[in-house]
Amino acid sequence: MAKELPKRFNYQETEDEIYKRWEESGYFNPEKCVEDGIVEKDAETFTVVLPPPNVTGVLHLGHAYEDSLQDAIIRYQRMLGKRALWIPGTDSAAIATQARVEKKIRKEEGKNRHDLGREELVKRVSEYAKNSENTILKQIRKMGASLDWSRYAYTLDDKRNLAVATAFKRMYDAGLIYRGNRIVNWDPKGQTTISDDEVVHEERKAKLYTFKYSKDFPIAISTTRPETKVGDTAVAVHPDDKRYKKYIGKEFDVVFCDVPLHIKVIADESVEKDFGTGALGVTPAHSYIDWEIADRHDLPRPQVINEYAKMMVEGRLSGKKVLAAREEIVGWLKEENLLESEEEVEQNVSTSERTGAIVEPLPKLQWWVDVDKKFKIPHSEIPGIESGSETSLKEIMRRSVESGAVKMPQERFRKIYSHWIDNLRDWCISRQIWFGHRIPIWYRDDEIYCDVTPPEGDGWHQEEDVLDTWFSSALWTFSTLGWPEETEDLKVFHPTSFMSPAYEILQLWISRMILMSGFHLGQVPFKTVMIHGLVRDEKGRKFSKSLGNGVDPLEVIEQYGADALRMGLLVGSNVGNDVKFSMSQVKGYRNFTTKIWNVTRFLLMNLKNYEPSDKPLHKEDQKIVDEFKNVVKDVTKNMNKYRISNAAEDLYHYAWHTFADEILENSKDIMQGDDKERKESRQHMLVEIWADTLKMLHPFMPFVTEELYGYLPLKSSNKLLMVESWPSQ
RNA sequence: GGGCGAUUAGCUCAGUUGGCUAGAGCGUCUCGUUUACACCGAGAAGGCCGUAGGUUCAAGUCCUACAUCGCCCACCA
Repeated sequence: MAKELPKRFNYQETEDEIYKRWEESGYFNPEKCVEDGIVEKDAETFTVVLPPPNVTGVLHLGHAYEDSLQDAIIRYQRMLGKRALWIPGTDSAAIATQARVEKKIRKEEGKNRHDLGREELVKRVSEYAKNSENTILKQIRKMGASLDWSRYAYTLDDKRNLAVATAFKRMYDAGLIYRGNRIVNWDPKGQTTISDDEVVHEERKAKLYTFKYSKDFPIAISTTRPETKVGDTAVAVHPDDKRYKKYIGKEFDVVFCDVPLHIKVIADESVEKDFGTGALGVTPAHSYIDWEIADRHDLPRPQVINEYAKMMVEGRLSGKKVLAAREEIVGWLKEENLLESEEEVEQNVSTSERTGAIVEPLPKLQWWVDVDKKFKIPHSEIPGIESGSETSLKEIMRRSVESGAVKMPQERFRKIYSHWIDNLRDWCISRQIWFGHRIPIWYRDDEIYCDVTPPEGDGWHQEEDVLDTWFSSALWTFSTLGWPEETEDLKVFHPTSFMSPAYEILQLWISRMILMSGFHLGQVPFKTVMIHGLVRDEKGRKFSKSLGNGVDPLEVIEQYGADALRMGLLVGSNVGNDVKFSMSQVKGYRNFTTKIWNVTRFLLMNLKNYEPSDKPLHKEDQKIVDEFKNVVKDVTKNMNKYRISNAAEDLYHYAWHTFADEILENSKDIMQGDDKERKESRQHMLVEIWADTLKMLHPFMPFVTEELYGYLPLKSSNKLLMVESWPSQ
């Protein structure tokens, strides 16, 4: 018996209530689905982990897009009858979160982190994180995301802490984590090391100065950073360079701007004869390349710039900031008549992604992950890497993708990935902040101890540094499933099925998940990676505060409903390309929401005396069903290939312009006619097709379809649409 | 410096292994208040598929150059 539908879908009032219904059903958890007989006990699994948003974050369109995309896929897979699991979680985002709280404390209390001390600061940051955690979680629910909240994980909760410490220890024991004094990217503003991937290059104009250290030094060198030259210990030339051959091996004592230097002339293949004077002043402590040259020639490596980007030398440069020192030196060079030329050049300056500060290369004692070191892998499911064979982390990263164990259907991202692997260097994992996973290393005199728990006995002190936030993120596919315990979840749901990150974090995150999963489990972390693009505004610009073009997804939901927002984000561009977001599109899909609402309303009005039956259809109706099966086929095919946009568009077109505009219109006569049998067949056909259409629309527009589905007079069940079966082809 | 992508209707984009008389949504225009829907319906206009070559029976689709825009990687000091 058909119920009367309200005139319009009131999404503001209904969406939250529908979400609650889903959540209370327990069907976001595949185990509950099995328990209730909705899914077979040994059905195939389909697992996705949510890229964890920062706890302190607020939902933005990027999240909204990611949530829509993954939810569409997970809902589809659930309807296919798989044990579909989507795991929610949040990330502590060490540097970002601490920086935010420090700023707040500075502003409100005028204190810095040292005034508070480690314990107090960590407490305050944790509290702050805890408070804002709920905001983002509520907002994710607003999108309709069908996440299994019973498995919620946070990078700093107990289980994840254990996972991180265990991962560190096992890699340390395997010799893949080491402590080493090397050049790092130092952020003088954030007072911490940052990884290569957190450095952004900015093109700026700079001056290239060419000069000699002193009057009696025979060779001129060029540099854009004269202030580092007080740290020079050598001048390198190409071994074949005729101009300088006679000086190779000679050593000179000079006084450069009050600083005595001992310079050795060396020959090194890495020097370009044609650049500048063909001679390179070697500053081992403040240049990555020079550090490597120093390795080859066993040069001393005096540090002349400190953590605050100030000079560490005596004399007129003493205590000066880098830029001031540069001016001072240039002035001195001019006075002494040593400056041969000054040239404007375009130069890439390394800056910190987080703080914007100019990165200072400094030698520091840091913790590293060795990506090249060979180790014996006890168990491996990665094609091309045998259990018990010798391999390296880099090899794991390469083989996982090249073998197709991790599928990256988008060729261009595969290229970017392998190119990146080729150039990969050791990964610096220590950070000089306080909020995060503290490195599980303890020191006592000359002893070093590594374990998940502190050592027995007195006199030990723990390493001060915390781990790069990506270290814990890299464990995410299996730490969320209970690793290092050998849980049932881990056996059943890992490797995960699908991951859809933004292309921005391909290197930062995807490759490192592959690394960690490969090392600790001998598995790939996921079987398919679909990289997605960025959400941009109508003009193709990034959303940013300074442009004032921000769009708050929650306001869009308030105005047009979550279903319309999801469609607006998913339709119109293929996964992998940037999404241009436009309100008029969202508005269009809100109209579509109303359309399918009214289609259902009209149907119900014409089903007054309808009873579901098994009678064969009139042949004209059967023909319409057959045509519909083609749509099912197309949509299913597109879904399977992750062509979400095409699938949604096909459905949009069918529902509106075929079903509503043609089929329904043409049914009016039959409905009002006297041929009872004809009418029954028509009603039957309409209900069946419309039910299936709602099913297929459900992954895209879960709220309105769920609501409408409950009104349809169907023969079989009245369970939630969310767990109905995908239409058969 | 190296690599990658984009370029199709006014706008945003589809076009899957070459078969296209090139599509959709939005926008525009004309007509229509038929009891599902004006958050609607019927219809229309609008494209040398960036440029130039090439391969092919056939090219928006493959190849080669070029142009414009965009992205990524890279410490030529």
